[in-house]
Amino acid sequence: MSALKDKLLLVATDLFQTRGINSTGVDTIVAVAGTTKMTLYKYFGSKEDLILEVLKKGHQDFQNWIDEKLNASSKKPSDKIQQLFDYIEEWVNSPGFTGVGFIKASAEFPNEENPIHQLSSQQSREFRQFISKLASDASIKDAEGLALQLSLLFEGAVQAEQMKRGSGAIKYAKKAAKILIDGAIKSLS
Amino acid sequence: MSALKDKLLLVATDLFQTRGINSTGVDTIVAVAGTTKMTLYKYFGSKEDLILEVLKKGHQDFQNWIDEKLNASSKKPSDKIQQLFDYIEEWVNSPGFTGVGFIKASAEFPNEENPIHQLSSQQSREFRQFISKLASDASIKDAEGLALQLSLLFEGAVQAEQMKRGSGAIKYAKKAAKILIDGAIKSLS
DNA sequence: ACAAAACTATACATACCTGTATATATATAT
DNA sequence: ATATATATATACAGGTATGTATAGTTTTGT
Repeated sequence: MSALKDKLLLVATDLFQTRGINSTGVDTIVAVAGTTKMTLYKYFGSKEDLILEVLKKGHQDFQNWIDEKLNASSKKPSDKIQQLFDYIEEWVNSPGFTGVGFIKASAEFPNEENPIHQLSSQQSREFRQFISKLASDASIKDAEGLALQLSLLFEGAVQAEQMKRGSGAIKYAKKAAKILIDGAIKSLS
Repeated sequence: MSALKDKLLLVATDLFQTRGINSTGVDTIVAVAGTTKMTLYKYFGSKEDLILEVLKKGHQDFQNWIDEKLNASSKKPSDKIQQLFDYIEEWVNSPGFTGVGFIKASAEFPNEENPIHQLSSQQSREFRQFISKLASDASIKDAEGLALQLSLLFEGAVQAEQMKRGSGAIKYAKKAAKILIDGAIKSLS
């Protein structure tokens, strides 16, 4: 990966989150990245391509990070889902946290035929399935239902935390998640 | 209220939700509303004013609706908070449902100094305080904490339901809310 | 050293946006 | 009926957006 392409992705990720995707022009992106439009359009065929790559990279980075954390700490499936929100909290409070791309992108591109909307929607679904698998491995009965509930808490909390850092949203989302997970585990006996 | 102003607010509300705020030009709005820009700018000084009025009206309409529902049905405070998500479900599934303005607006206008962001943020806070009062009236100890959790579920579910109607998000949010409320009521004894 | 690739600088075509100016038509009220 | 308010039609100014064309400069590999 070229250093400039990397820089453009980084800058775009940040600007999209802090100023909005539609409100951020390519001129601003290249200016902040310290390069020119010619270079941007060499690496990314269009602004839409750039947005799609930003989303893909953000999602992959998060999934890799959380996978590693979960695999490193515990082996017991029932522990993993319990620890999920601990790691999410750690991730949200980490200095490099810029938000969750697909949440904002799906709001800015509501048209279902738009490729950006489709990718956002897919990433949201993938994350839900990831939680569902954790729940399923932990022998929870209605794994998909719990996954949906936890993803609502996750998306809501991240959005709240984006809107106002230190709002306490993550802390309370974590508490709520624990209650819901405990209830789901209990009900399987 | 003039019939045309009303129509413009209605059309703008719909278009903002289905196509996004930034992606909807005033030309489109007046074309769908069957009028001209001159009329729009007579009633609303600017597009920003129009957006602010759309947000205000949407919030008021929802608050009035939910207030009426809660006051009509039950008098017992502990029942009210239990029924909140029943009414939210009814509201989301009603034919006139277009989504929640402040959720999308805060995503499209992330800059904290922007008046649209400020109003969205305020409305989100007001709704949380509304839930907090319900919880407080029901003698729940950590009313604000529960309100935050329920608002996360609410915002997450509405967004999911907007993205894909009939996703079941509201149904599972309702279940989760019940568990959290029951837990909060129980813990006060 | 020299050729190829990568990058910069700048200007511009095209399209769209908000907001306004100007002139005309249509109701409404007294 | 006639003045007044209301709405329409249309053109346009000024700004900004994406994307490209053209030419020049710097870096890199051999």
